[in-house]
Amino acid sequence: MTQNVYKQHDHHSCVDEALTRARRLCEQNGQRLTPVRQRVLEMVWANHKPVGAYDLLPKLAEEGFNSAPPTVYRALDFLLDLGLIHRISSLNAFIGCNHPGEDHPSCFFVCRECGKAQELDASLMRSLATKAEQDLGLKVEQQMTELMGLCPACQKEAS
Amino acid sequence: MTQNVYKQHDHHSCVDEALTRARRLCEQNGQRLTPVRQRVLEMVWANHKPVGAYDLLPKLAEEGFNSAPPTVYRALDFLLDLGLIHRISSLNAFIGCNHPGEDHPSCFFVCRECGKAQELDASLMRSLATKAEQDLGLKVEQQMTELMGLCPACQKEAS
DNA sequence: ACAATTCTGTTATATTATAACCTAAACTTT
DNA sequence: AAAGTTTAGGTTATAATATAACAGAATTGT
Ligand SMILES: [Zn+2]
Ligand SMILES: [Zn+2]
Ligand SMILES: [Zn+2]
Ligand SMILES: [Zn+2]
Repeated sequence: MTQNVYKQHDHHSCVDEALTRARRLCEQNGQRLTPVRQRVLEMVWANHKPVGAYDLLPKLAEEGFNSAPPTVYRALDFLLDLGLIHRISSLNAFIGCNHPGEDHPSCFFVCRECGKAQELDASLMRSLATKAEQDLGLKVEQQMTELMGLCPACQKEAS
Repeated sequence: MTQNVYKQHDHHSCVDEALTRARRLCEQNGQRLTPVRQRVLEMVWANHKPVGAYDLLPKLAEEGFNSAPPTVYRALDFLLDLGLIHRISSLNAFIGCNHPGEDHPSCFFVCRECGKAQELDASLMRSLATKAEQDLGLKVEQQMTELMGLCPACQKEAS
């Protein structure tokens, strides 16, 4: 389920499952997965690498969609609101969520060499938030964590 | 030492201590805390609110410094490299570090109402990194966490 | 069919960040 | 001190990311 993107895997089923979850989530929330939204989601899921908004524009253009920034930002905002994707702030980029529907912090490792991003278990993040709330009286509403470094394959290549 | 920015405190000494630490750190590293760098650091420390690069430009101009983006970005990059400030990616903004010199992840809570940011203890972040390294074979080189919500004072005002 | 809502098209612009090249200042070596 | 080397700052232009505003089309509910 929580798979390792740095290992070989049946990526076709990654995308399939992401789409299935997306359709279900839209249905549950009375939202519409319109063509441009679905296509953007598929593009985000292309290869486990966070993708920038402006990378998507020409791809959408190729397929005959309107190609102006608002189009892609609207689709991305829609997917973000529904929790289908996360935003990697340090890269100004977007990546598919592994378990949409379950409310959770954004928590990713990104390999600086190959660019692939792995969503991590967020339970320690929750502990951090709880601790901050208890120690300092804060009310935490959102949180995100981004780790950077080398994935196993890129460590080997570096040596 | 690790103080609470949401409580009343002698902020003048916050700034003083930040400058003292900065001078010492520069000395240790053979770097120069030039006028523009020092002034940018002071401005970042003005009020515990993350500040954008373009907020600094007019302030520098007022004081007769050159006022073009590269000037402020160079100063910010210098301060980042030396660990004197952190970058809050989700805000495209910069904030003073509470314990420069000690290598540590960037870990902040930001109040969405008053805008003040509190640096948090990063030990749980380190645990998260260690766990990712053990479980997935990753090599973590950098990490950052950003929490958003309401500080104690802004919670009261909301009710 | 009608009204209300949601989604998309389009143009323009705002915001954030960097490239490139040149000059000035500060340290190094002689 | 003079010359060479490195580091920092000035300047102009432009790249990259994101949003505002408004009009028109499609969808939904009645
Ligand atoms: Zn996959
Ligand atoms: Zn997720
Ligand atoms: Zn203070
Ligand atoms: Zn710090």
